[in-house]
Amino acid sequence: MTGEEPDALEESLPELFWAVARRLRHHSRRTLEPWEINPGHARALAVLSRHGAIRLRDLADHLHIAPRSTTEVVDGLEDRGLVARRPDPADRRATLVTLTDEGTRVGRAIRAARNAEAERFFGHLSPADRDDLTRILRTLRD
Amino acid sequence: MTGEEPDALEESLPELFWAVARRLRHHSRRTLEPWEINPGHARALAVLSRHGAIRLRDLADHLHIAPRSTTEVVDGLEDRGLVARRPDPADRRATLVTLTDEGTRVGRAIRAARNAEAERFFGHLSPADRDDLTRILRTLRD
DNA sequence: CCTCATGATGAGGTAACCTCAGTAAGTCGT
DNA sequence: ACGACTTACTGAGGTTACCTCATCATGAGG
Repeated sequence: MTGEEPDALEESLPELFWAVARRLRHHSRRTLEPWEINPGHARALAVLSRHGAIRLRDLADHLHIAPRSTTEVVDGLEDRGLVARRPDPADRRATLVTLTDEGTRVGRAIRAARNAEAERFFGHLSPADRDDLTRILRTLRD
Repeated sequence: MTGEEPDALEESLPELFWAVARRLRHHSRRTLEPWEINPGHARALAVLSRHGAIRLRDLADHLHIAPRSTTEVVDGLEDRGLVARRPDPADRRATLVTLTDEGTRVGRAIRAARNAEAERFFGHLSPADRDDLTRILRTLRD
């Protein structure tokens, strides 16, 4: 009827977890809007910011996607002028992907926006809750 | 080189959160394997278990997907004999989707498996941590 | 009863993945 | 120093899970 019920009684931990994930993904998407960049491209940009020049193959491993799919992600970023390909001097089969100046700039801006977003999202928590959450999530991850 | 580094220093809350989400999704997928059912179908089945007969349109609202996409989800479940369509006696435009006996059975089995999975996943936490996590996630959701 | 809104679905599209095959290049054993 | 195997990237083409738009039947209000 209303189409607006909050799906009330979903209180199990997985359901709660996914509800939060949903909200967080929403925020993320909104944060990336100014750059008209999608989450996949943003992830690749983040890896490149951290690692600098990297082989396409290794980028694929970091992104947990197939090398063939990474080719496409890099194509997209190259079209936007955010990364460049150059041959790996150590292995002529391989391609090194590097950030352009523009890519570095955008990567930095996105990182800053993401930090601000995280602050907005998790900022409502008390410092103690944040610590607890961090500790608990770390337990669950390992 | 190794292709097996654990992406070490990603410790911000969003990154931690997504790392856990990733693991949880993996578990979920594995849990559903015995029924050869995908997450989308499982979600629909869960809504049907909770609500009983429901209009396709309302099912779409619960799943947060377009009505047209819901048609396809229902098609899939109908092919597997888990749901049936029948006309809504109150509105001849509408279709009511209901669980078949088999659908009810599978829905129950999946719910049980999901609970066991949640127990395995969150069971490592102390009761206090579980309570904290629940409380914190509830805060973040709202 | 005419107009407008709504429910389901056909037709067709898109994004983000995938596999498989092919080509070029590196590695290793003899 | 060469044949056999492996690896890095990419073209071709497929899949999944969504989407919009148009259509048709039905419902609801002036």
